[in-house]
Amino acid sequence: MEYQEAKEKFISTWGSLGTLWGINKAMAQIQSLLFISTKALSMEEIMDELKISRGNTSMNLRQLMDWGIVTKELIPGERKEFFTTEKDVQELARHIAKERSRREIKPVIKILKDVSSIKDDGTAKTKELIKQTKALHDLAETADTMMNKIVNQEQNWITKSLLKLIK
Amino acid sequence: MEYQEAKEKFISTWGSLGTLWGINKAMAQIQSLLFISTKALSMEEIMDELKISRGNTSMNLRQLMDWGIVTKELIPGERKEFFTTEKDVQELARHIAKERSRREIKPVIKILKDVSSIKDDGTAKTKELIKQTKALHDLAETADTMMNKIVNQEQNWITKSLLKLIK
DNA sequence: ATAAACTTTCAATAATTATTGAAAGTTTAG
DNA sequence: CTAAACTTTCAATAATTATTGAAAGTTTAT
Repeated sequence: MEYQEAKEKFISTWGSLGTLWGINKAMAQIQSLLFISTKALSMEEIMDELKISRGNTSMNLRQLMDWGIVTKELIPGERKEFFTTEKDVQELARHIAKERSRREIKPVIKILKDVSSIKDDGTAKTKELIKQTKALHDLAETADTMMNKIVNQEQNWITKSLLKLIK
Repeated sequence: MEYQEAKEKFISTWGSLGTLWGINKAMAQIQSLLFISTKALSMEEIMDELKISRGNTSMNLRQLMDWGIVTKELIPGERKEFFTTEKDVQELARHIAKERSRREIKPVIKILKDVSSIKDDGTAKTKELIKQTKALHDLAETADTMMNKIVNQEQNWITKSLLKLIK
C-alpha cells in the first residue's frame, strides 16, 4: 500500500466510524486529515483535499474547535487562518471523553436520577420503573466516573497497572 | 412526577441518547420499554405503546435480537410472540460492549494496523502517517481490551477495586 | 387442505441530517 | 477610507436514514 492509498483509507475509515458513533462524516474527516498532516492546513487546503465546500468546512471546523480538539494557528505574514488538531492521542481521547460526558452522559444521568426518584405508589410497574432506572443510573454514573478518571490521569503508570490488574 | 410522565420521560430520553450514539430511535425506545416492563410484551402492545408501525416494530425487534439484548418468549397457549429484554444492566452493558467491539472497533483496529504498516519511504508525511495511525492503533487496542475485560469480569469485586484504585 | 392469526419483507414516502454556494460579514493592507 | 482577502451564515437542496403499510410469507388449529 502506497502513501496516498493509506491516507485515503485512513480518512475514509475514520469518517465511517464517526458516522457510526453519531459524529458527522465531514467533521471526522477534517480531524483525521489534520491528525496526519505534517503542518497546519488552511481552509482552502482542507476543502481541496476532502472535496467539500467552504461552508461545510467552516462549520465543521468550528464544531471541532468547540469540542476543543482543533485550534486556529496564526502564521506570521499569512492572511488566512491555519488549523491543527491535537496530535497526542491521549489528549485527544481526554478531550472527547470529557465533552461527551459533559454534553451527553451527565444530562442523561440527571434524568435517570429524577425518574428513579418518583414516589413509590406501591404498584408493581412503578416499583419496576424505579428499580430499573436506578440500576441504569448507578451503572451510568460508575461508567462515567471510570471513564473520566482513566482518561484524566497522568496516564501511563496508572493505565498500565490497571491493564495488568485486569488482564 | 407521576408514573406515566416518568415512563415517557425515560423512554424518550433513552431514544435521544441512542440517536446521539448512532442507534436508531425506535430501536432504543423498544428496548427501554421492555426494560421497565413487568412482563413480556407482544408486538401489538409495543406498537400501541410507542405509536410505531408493525413493520418498524418487527424490524427493530429483529435487530435487538441480533444484538443479543432482546429475546422471544413463547407463552403457552398464546399464538403470538412475546418479547423481553435483558433485565440486568451489567449483562446489558456486556452485550452492547461486546457487539460494538466486534462490529465496529475490531474492524477499525485492523485497518489502523494495515495503514500503519505501510513501507516507510523516508518522507516526512509517510513518517507522520505511520506514527499517528500507530498511536491510534495502540490506543484503540488498549481501550478495546480494557472495555471488554471490565465488562466481562465477574464484575463486582474487580470493578469496585478498580474504582477505589483510580478515585 | 384451508382459513385464521400472526410475522416478515420491501417499495414508497417521510423525516432528518448534511452539504452547497452565494450573499453578508469581518479583517487587514495600502 | 476602501478594496481585497478572507470567513461566516443560512436558505435551498441533496443525501441519508427511518418509517409506513400492504402484500407475501409462515404457522397453527380445525
